Amino acid sequence: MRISELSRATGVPIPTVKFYLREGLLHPGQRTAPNQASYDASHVRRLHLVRVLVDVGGLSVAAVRSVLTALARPDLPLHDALAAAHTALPRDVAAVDERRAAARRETDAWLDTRGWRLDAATPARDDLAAALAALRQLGWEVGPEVFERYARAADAIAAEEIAYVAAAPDREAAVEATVIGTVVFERALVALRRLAEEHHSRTRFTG
Amino acid sequence: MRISELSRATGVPIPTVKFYLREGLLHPGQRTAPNQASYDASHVRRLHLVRVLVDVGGLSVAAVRSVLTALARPDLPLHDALAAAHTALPRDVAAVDERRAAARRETDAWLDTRGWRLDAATPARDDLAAALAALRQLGWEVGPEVFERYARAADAIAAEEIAYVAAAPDREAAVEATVIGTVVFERALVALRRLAEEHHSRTRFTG
DNA sequence: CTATTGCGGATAGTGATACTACCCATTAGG
DNA sequence: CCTAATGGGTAGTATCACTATCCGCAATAG
Repeated sequence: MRISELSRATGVPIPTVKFYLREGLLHPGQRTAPNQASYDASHVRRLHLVRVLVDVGGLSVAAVRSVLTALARPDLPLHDALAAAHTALPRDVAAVDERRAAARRETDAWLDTRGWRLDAATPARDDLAAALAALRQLGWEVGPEVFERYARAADAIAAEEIAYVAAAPDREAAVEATVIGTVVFERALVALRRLAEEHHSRTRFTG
Repeated sequence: MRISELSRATGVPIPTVKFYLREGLLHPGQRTAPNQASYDASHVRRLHLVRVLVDVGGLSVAAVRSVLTALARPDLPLHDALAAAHTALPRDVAAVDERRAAARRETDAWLDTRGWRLDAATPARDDLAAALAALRQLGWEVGPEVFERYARAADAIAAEEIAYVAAAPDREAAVEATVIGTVVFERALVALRRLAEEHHSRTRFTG
């Protein structure tokens, strides 16, 4: 398969395929001559994965590279592969000021009470603290307990997700399911929450 | 309050405040002279809101403007204000191809069976269809039912959110709670899901 | 065998976005 | 009065994800 066929098979323009090759998001093809190479199904699959991460997950090229790097380490235990995928995902966290630091201490303490076994440096902790700090900035005098309902829902979802991953036929499938699950189902969850909000809003506020 | 005080009170640099004024994200101050204006608490609050939407919610300046425009319509019924806020939120949906159109038909049909009362044109429908299309692109031969668990969690969360909004003291507080809730709690929910995944992953996969 | 098309590799350019810098005449404050 | 700050405008910057162009060579159609 030459580059034009790869492009046609995936819908990705040739210049973009070249760009991904340069950026290391796509492994080089099998060289057949100094200026010829042939691509196969693995390249098609990889391109699809890259586009899903970029288009659906909203990941930057750098973030995609990090995720792919994590995927490519067959030595990594499953749990660490998931952690690597999470760390590679974007988390545009602003500077840590006093307000944010206080929020972080409180959310950490609250997370402890929930009984979750978490790494002390997990990036999602910052995101949660940022959410609390934002609420306070806007005048909501709340504590981390406002997240209780969300935490219970997240716990139920995550339990099933991990059970699903654990049932994967092999390690590679499990790791890939982890990455795809994190990115794609996150998007789906967000969409479903908005749809559910619309439903309840209509039910409650309209005649 | 002059611009330098406004800047100090919010942590937003003066050039950025000027930029937001130009872009219409911040209403002009009370003019006291041809080249002087005074700002008040409403400007502080608005700046905080803009920064939260941008930093925590990841909204573009254009999206923030849309949201603020929706907020500024006191005539709008509560339900429509929520719809306006949802519509204003970003939803980088790629081009609709045949695969995506099929996914959209299936997710729509599935949503019907759930009993949710939804507008036919709600943008979140596209996001959900995009998630399903992405899964299929990656070889997951699944239907919309994979989202069932997420839909139940979303439904429970949304029911409480709408109840909370309905308890707001006045309409303006309700609309603002809607926007903040959608943006900030979405972020929190995503963070909590990742934390819960980490917990269950550690519990299941490590010694 | 030759002409056209396609290839890979490299360099440079594009368009969108979100600021950031500078300049100016004017005004506030000590 | 003099210095610093102000509002307003124009222009510049940094980043990002491509996209365009060029080159010499390879493949292939006639």
